[in-house]
Amino acid sequence: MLHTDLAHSTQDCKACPIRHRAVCARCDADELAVLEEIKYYRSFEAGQTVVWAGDRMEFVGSVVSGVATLTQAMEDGRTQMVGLLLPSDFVGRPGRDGAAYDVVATTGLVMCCFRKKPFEQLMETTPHIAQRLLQMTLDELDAAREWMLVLGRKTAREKIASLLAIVARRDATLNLMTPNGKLVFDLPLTREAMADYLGLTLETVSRQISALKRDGVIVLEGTRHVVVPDFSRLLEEAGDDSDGGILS
Amino acid sequence: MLHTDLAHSTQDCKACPIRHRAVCARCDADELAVLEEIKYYRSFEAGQTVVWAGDRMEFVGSVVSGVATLTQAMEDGRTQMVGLLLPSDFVGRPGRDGAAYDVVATTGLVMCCFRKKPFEQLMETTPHIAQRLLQMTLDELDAAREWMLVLGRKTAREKIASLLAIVARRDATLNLMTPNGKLVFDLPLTREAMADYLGLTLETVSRQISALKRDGVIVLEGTRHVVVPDFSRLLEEAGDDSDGGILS
DNA sequence: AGACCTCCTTGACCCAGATCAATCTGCCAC
DNA sequence: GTGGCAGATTGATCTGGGTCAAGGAGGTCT
Repeated sequence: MLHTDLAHSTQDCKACPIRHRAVCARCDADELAVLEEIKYYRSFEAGQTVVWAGDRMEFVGSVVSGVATLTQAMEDGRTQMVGLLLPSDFVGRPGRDGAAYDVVATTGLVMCCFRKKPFEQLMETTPHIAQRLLQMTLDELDAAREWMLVLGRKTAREKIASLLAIVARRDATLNLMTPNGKLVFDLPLTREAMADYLGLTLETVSRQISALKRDGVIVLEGTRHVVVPDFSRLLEEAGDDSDGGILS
Repeated sequence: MLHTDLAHSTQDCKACPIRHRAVCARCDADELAVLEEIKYYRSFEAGQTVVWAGDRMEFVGSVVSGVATLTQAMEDGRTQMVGLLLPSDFVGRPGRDGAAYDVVATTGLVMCCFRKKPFEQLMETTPHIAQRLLQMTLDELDAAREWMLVLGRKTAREKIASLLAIVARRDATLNLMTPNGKLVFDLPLTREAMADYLGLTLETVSRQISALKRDGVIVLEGTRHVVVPDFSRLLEEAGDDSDGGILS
């Protein structure tokens, strides 16, 4: 349910070194040539803002490596993260001019971008691209709604476990492992960023991580490196009834 | 930002009596003929379930009148509403087999449906339909993310005001009024349903509504009929920095 | 080395909203 | 009428997570 599995496909994409088939799995040679022509890469440092909410966005694209966040803020400073962009995730709003939310790199970040205008033209003449984008957007919508349950109804401990489970699963998928048994990964977010994602304060995040550590659900090395000895235990802690279709 | 304004267009749609142009504003005569052929109506009573999460969904369509909700539940009973479907809102996941969430009518409900298979076929041969659906899905995604801020960061009072503002605005738009100054509408949800939408308990909902009434933000007649003497005041209470592009 | 960051942890206390419980208000059926 | 019931309100109390505050751990400067 969470995130698009298709987008994590290991199938190589000729128009883009990132191993996903978000755009071009069904493209013919001509279409690929266009994509290749309008493609470019951008790198960002940790903390750098990719685009500000409301700014004109000149591209659509995917995360090749690193992590970015989608964030919105109230004018009194309260902040809510509304999306977490991991490698292979798509960024952009075909047919829309402005960015809806701030996009910020939380680690070093490389993006594979397509210039927006010609991409949209390609989309208009290439039905399967619009269809693929629709599927991807439906996946994002599912993820957003899944997260609404986390925000609205889960306890702090369950929220933390849910976030860890998402990152762990995505990380495992990226490295072509099935996420059962032991998992090891690095948290790409500060405690404060996690708090903004989960609708908590950073102190509560810290306390609940300590609690999960104390209870043996996770092992921490340093502050970011996480070992999950038993993934299904983590899912239980997250209150997930489903396994997201990965375990079974 | 919230909800698709295009979908509330007053332009009549020949394939469907509901005044939206979700599907067919750019359709030619042949396409309209197909749509007309695969179209049918369904009515539901308050409380009736339209589809269960996971069930095969045989149609896509729009709400003609009445209100429905999208709901997901944890197995311990905690429930989160992830979408509120008002007249002209679109339901369905083109290209997906199952429903992702329970769809429940909270009032009497009439839906305009298109049989899913032929609709998808039409979509595959008609680029502008896929593009239109993409735009609608992007709107839903924006609404979901907006709601994440409500769930994650707003106080109970702000949450209630946010919900009232959404319903008031949609209701006004439906009746072709601009939502400034005085607004009158009926709440289509029980206190419990509101609580499930807002991540609160029904008692808190009731208390906060009483508080907004006491403070003159709203006037209640009975338990469902709401008068908003000053819409901008309501938006302030909701903590909205923006007016959703409606006031200005 | 020390000074100075940013990020994280932990403790003490507090409060918004949950929980538990009683009552009220229609409204329908008989 | 009266009983029953679903929805709503209101009160009393409790508690999970927020707030405020004090260090700690690591890093990068000079």
